[in-house]
Amino acid sequence: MDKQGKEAEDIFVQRCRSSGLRLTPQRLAVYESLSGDKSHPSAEKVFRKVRKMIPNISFDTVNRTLLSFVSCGILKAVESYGRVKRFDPGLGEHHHFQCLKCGKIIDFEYPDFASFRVPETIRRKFVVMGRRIVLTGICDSCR
Amino acid sequence: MDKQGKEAEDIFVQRCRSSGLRLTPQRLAVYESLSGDKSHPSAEKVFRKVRKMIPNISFDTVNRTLLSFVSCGILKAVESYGRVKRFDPGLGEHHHFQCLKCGKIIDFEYPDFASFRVPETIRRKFVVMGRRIVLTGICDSCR
DNA sequence: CTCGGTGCAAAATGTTTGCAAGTAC
DNA sequence: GTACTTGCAAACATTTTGCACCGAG
Repeated sequence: MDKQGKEAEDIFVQRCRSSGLRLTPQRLAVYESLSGDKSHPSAEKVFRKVRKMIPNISFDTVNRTLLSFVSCGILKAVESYGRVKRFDPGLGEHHHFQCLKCGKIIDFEYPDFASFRVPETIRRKFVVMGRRIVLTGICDSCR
Repeated sequence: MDKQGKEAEDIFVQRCRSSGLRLTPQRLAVYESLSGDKSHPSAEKVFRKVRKMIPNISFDTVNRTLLSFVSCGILKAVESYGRVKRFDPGLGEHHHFQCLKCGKIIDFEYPDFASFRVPETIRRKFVVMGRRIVLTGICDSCR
C-alpha cells in the first residue's frame, strides 16, 4: 500500500474506533473497495468487488457493513429513483445528475451553490446533514 | 365536483388522450387521490387511499397506473433514500428535505434557485428533465 | 474471556410479469 | 370488435432478521 493509502487506512481505523466498530478484514475490504469509487455502487456491486479480495465474504456482511458505515458517517447513501440502495464515499460537496432510464449517476460541480442558505423554516425544525442539487433526465446512451 | 375540480379533470382527460391512455375509473381515482397531495405517498399509501373510492381495485392496478403516469409526465417519481418508490403530483418547482430516519419529505421554496444554470458539461450530453435541491437530515419527531 | 461480527438460511418487503376476463373507444 | 386494462396470482429482486460459531479487543 502506498503512503496515501496508508493514511486513508489510518483515518478509517480512527473512525471505526470512535464509532465503536471493531476493525475486521471484511470492513477494511469494503472500505477500500469504496474509497475513491465514483460509480455510486449498489450493495450488490460492492459485494462483487470485495469478493475479489475476500472470496468467501457473504453478501449480508457487505450490506450490513455498508449500512453501519452510513449510520456512523463513513459513507453516504445516495438519493435514488430506482429500487436499489446506492452508496457514495462522499468526499466534498458535489451534485448529481441521474438517468431515469438506466439509473446511472453522474457527478458535477457547481461552485455557486456555496452561497445556498438553508431556509429558516427548515433550519428551525430540522437538523440538516446533507445538501445537493439533483438533476434528472435521460443520459446519452439511453436516448 | 366543484368547478376547479372539473377543470383539473379536463386537463387529466386531455393528458390521457395525448398519451394514448384510456380513461378508466381506476385511473381517474388514482389521479384524483394524488392531485394536491403533498405527502409524496408510496404506491401502498395511494392504494389505501384509492380503495376508499373503489373498494375492489387491486394494488397492481394502482402501481401500474402510477408508473404509467410517470412515463407520460402526469406525475413525477421522487428521489428517495429508502426502499420504496414515492410519487409527487409535482406542480411547480420546489425542493425537498428528507428525514433519513423516517423518510418523511418536506417541501420548501427557494426562489434564488431560478438563477441556477445546468452546467455545460451536463447539458451537452444529457436531456435534463427535473432539477431540485435535496437536503437530508433528521426531522423534529425523529430527534 | 467477552461481546460484537460473520456467514448461512429464512423471512419480509416491495416490484414486476403473465394471463384470462372485462371494458373503453 | 379490437386493443388496452384490470385483477389475481405467481415470480422476482432486494433488504432484513435469527442464530450458532468465530475472532478482535
